[in-house]
Amino acid sequence: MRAHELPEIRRLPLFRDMRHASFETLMQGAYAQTFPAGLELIRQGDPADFLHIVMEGAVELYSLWSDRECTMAVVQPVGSFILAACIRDAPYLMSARTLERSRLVLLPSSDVRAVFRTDPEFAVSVIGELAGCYRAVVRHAKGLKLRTSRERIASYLLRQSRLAGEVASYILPVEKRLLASYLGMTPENLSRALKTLEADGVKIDGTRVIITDRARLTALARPDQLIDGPDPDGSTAGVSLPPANVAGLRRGA
Amino acid sequence: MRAHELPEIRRLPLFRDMRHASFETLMQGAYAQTFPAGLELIRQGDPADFLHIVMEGAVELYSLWSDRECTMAVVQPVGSFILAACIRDAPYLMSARTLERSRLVLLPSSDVRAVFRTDPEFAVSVIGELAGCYRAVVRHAKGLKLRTSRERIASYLLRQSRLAGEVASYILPVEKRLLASYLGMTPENLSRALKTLEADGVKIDGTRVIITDRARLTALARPDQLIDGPDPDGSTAGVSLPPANVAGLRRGA
DNA sequence: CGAACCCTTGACAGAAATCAACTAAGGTGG
DNA sequence: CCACCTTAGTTGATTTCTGTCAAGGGTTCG
Repeated sequence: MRAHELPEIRRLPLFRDMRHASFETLMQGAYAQTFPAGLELIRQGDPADFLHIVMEGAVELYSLWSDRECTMAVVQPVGSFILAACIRDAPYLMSARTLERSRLVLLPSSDVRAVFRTDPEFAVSVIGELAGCYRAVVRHAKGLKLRTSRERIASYLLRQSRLAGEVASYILPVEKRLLASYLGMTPENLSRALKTLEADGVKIDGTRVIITDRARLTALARPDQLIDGPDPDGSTAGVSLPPANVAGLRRGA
Repeated sequence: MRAHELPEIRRLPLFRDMRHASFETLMQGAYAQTFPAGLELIRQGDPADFLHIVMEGAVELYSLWSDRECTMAVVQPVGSFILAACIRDAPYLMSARTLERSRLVLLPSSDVRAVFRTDPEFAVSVIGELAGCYRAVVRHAKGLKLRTSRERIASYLLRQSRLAGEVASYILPVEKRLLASYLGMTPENLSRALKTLEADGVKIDGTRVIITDRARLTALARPDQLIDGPDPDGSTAGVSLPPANVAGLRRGA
């Protein structure tokens, strides 16, 4: 574990308010490691041995069923994931893999469970974090059930613009195939839909998004606080696609 | 509040382990009320003033967006709902309405928040409950993204059979239109799909489900612990479609 | 330089939403 | 008690959307 990492973890909403002694205890069992890109970190169905924290890089949470696969979320620094499985001491519902070279901190689940039983402040933080995760997945499910593909794409593109500060142009933070899977469609479908969206106020040039008519795009997407967020919480715990990413320049140019 | 209701609430996993004094405090601010069928209990977007507990009847959680609507879950006795919004003191992400005449207990959100800060045992229960809710929604989302309509229907029918004790025949616990919405399709689509499923080992006669070839139906549904549950938790907190329902005889005959 | 891999495009088949009409069952009010 | 009305459910015809299969261009990385 590196010197600067402990304070970073400590600043996470999940760990910010806990007692000093509890934090020490948790970190005693922690270990950090750097993984190459494309590595499977956890496999759905396995017992939840560790709470994972992404310090650098990016991790994809995805699910498998019967030779099909879909992306559920992308976790970026500094965020944790699979807290729920750790707490329930239950099998992971999702798999996780690194999207790029990534540095993770792993906390034994048993330590996490032990600590929130003795540190009420930590328990409260865990409650807040879980409630936030829950609400994020509910939003995702709402989007899937209430919106058409084009509407989901339009909403996503607008949300990314908002997260970058209402910019008119930005770089997609993830590969299109991953985005397609996250939005619940095939890459081919996304590709075609993006093309037809040029008539609705947004142009895509490679990985660059250019909003040409925000009003028109907004009319199509009809963004909704209760689907697109925010819950201006704090932590992002394996929840939605990329937060922050201020300049819109994480990948590509 | 009726005499027998307090012990029933106390038996819920969410309240089972808390201190006596805390329980008393919570129940002091509680009030119970019976509502007619079809009444809107809460509207998405409203501030989360109360934690709701279903004592009798059934409550549908649904979402609205842009003149579309979809069912997210059905809560049956004895279960709670919208815990997450209460805890975050955030707007409800879902609306709720009674499906039949229902008796509810309402706990002021502020009381809930206050109590879990002072009663570590209650905090731990809340953590468990939220983690369970989170996992349930993740399962639901996985089903929507990984399975086709027919597979979702087949899985649902099999799961209901399992919940009723591997029976070969049972009565659908909810209206078909609601089921269609829950499974992410139109009523027409469900109706047609059910017809074609007769070739795959299940026959529907009105509200009665008859599994004629379990092996065949199972081959189609490919049930998966990581989608269809269980998390043999305890509480069901507004999470999936009906639990229990032992004889499969809640509605109809 | 070659091998993957991502992305795109085209052609096609299958699935699902929509619109409309019709039936049946349940509840209401005369 | 019956006529009526409302609503769930079904079925059909049609259109739209989506997934699948296949091929080709471009890029990255070893």
